Amino acid sequence: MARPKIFDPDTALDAAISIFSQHGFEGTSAAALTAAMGVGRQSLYDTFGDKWQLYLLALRRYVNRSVATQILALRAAPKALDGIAAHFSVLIEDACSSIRPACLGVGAICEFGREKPEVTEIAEASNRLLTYALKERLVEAQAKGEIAGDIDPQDAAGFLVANLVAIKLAARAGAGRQTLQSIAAMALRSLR
Amino acid sequence: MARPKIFDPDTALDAAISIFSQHGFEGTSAAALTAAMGVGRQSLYDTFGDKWQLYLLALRRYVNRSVATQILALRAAPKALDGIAAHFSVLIEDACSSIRPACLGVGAICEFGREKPEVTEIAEASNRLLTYALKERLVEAQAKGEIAGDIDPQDAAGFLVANLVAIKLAARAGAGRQTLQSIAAMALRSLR
DNA sequence: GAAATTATTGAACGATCATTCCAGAATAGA
DNA sequence: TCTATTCTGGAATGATCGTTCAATAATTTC
Repeated sequence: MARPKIFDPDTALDAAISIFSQHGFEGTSAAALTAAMGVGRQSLYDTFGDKWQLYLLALRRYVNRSVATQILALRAAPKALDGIAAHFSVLIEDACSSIRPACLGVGAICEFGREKPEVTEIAEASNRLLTYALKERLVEAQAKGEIAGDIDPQDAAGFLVANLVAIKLAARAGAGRQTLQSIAAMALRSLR
Repeated sequence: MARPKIFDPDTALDAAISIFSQHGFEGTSAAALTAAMGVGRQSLYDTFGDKWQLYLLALRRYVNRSVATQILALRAAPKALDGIAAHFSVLIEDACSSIRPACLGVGAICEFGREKPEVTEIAEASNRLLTYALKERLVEAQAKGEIAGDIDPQDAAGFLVANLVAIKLAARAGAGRQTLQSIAAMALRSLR
């Protein structure tokens, strides 16, 4: 009946994620979006709504995928402590392999703080998921004596998430793989 | 001979620091600047040059003061480890006491990454200063047996700076004093 | 009071912003 | 071929952007 959509919305969204993380919401123009996404101006508005809706779509997609990848790595290893270490490794590898390492989640928090309810909600949801998954493995590790007994798993999980964010920001600032790895190593050290 | 300047450039700069940290460079309009700084449009341009120069001035001022305050706290305590702990306390207290906790330094890195040489330079200089000051006290602490002997002071200093940044970002995301303190406590724990 | 400097502000600049309207080209099923 | 849908891009929208010009008011020193 009709001409089918020619571009893949998911691929286009990935491109949107890329520019938004590099230049933020305010720093990304609609023209830059259409250019990077390879989508006509009108198609963009027809498909994704306005710029803010597109931003939220990109943010949700990025955060979901990011959290999913990290939780997968976290749960893959048989030993809990190995899973936590892998969690960091995946993150570091990702930050170093991509040309321009920038996290859209961190960028959103930095740019908007808590002024945009939608952003706050997305950030808190992913933070909750990640923290809980970490806590699970920390409890497990503690039960098996892999980490110190006087640690509060909840606190430790929050600490680890904070260090994940710190690593992302250090990468954005230009730190090399070695620096990032030493941060992760020190963070893990505090669990002993 | 002439009418003297009526507003204090430093006070005005502090106001600029406040809005720039809340909304970033791109998110802050010239109108918002004049309103918050209490300075006429033309006076602003006459005194500070254009928006970008004003941003750099604000960034330098913020970073210098911030680093100075923190190094002061770091060196005040007789015992090195206490100094490091105080370093974190000062930061946390500052982040919690201000209504809108936002760090212009972190914001600059988030917004621009390494695209703007001036920003990169400012960030790296302050990072160097802070890291070195921390390393000094870590070496001292190690010599006196306050921290573990198998720690590399350079790595540990980088780790601590990363956690300072992490705390600032957690505060921006809405974390309370207790959460921030537990992050700091865990970071210090890794030195044992 | 005169001269000099600064503050303030309205007006305007061209540029760019996000967004919409619209018309034509392309591509599918009927 | 006809029709329906989508893609594409030029044109235009009104708004806002950063910035400058220019004129007036204010305040100082001489």
